[in-house]
Amino acid sequence: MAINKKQEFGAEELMLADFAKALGHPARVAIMKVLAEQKTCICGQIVEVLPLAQSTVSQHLKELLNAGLISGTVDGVKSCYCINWENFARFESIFKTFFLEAREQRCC
Amino acid sequence: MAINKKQEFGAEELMLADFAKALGHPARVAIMKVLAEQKTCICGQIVEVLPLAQSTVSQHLKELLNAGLISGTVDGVKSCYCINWENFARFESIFKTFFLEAREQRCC
DNA sequence: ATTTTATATCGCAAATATACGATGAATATG
DNA sequence: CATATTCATCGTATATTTGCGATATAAAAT
Repeated sequence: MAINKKQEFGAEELMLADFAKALGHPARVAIMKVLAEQKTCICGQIVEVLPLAQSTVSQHLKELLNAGLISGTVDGVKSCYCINWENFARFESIFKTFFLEAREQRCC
Repeated sequence: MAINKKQEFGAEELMLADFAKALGHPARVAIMKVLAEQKTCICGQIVEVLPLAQSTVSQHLKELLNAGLISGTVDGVKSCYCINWENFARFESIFKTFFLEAREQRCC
């Protein structure tokens, strides 16, 4: 884009958009799904269930991390990612208060 | 991307990702907000409240339309956009069944 | 019939995202 | 110590998104 206008929007718009954007790729949705289903924190075996190279999965994990959707710790040779349910719930709450006000109105 | 691997993911992953991606820009979140707050179907006055050119807003509207988040009718010189609450609810439901299964588990 | 108004689309430039292989860093294992 | 394992990061190619001005379209107003 010639000029990036993203900073001219409100903080809530930006937060919601960042959250949504982080989930805006099937690989990242799939990663979240794997993390949600896993009882223990599986580490990098995510790579094995995705049709992507290890470096690509690592990039997607970084994006989810930046967006606050997951948290991770690097324990030496193995790293450990989990869904950050606190942030997840925060985003859900913003989402709801943002949209679920006038839901029944409809004209076309 | 050298090779687009998006089609190697499941249908649910793709649906959720498309929905999230459509909301993954503050301009589109702002448009949805305006539409949600409006009692009657305001038409293109969205342009006036956004810090973007008319053609850019038109493009964002098209993307929301393609994603099924809004519906629109062109009545001659004015067009009319509304949130498609049916699809909105469908996406919310998929979202919930996708993630809210194992929410209490946490290891890092 | 011409002009105005509202919106969509085209074409372009710049920015971002996606994907991979290669490489690096750090621990574990022989 | 040498090697293997696990993961992150870099560099790079390509694809997609973003944004605008210009232009098209189509009804409404003059």
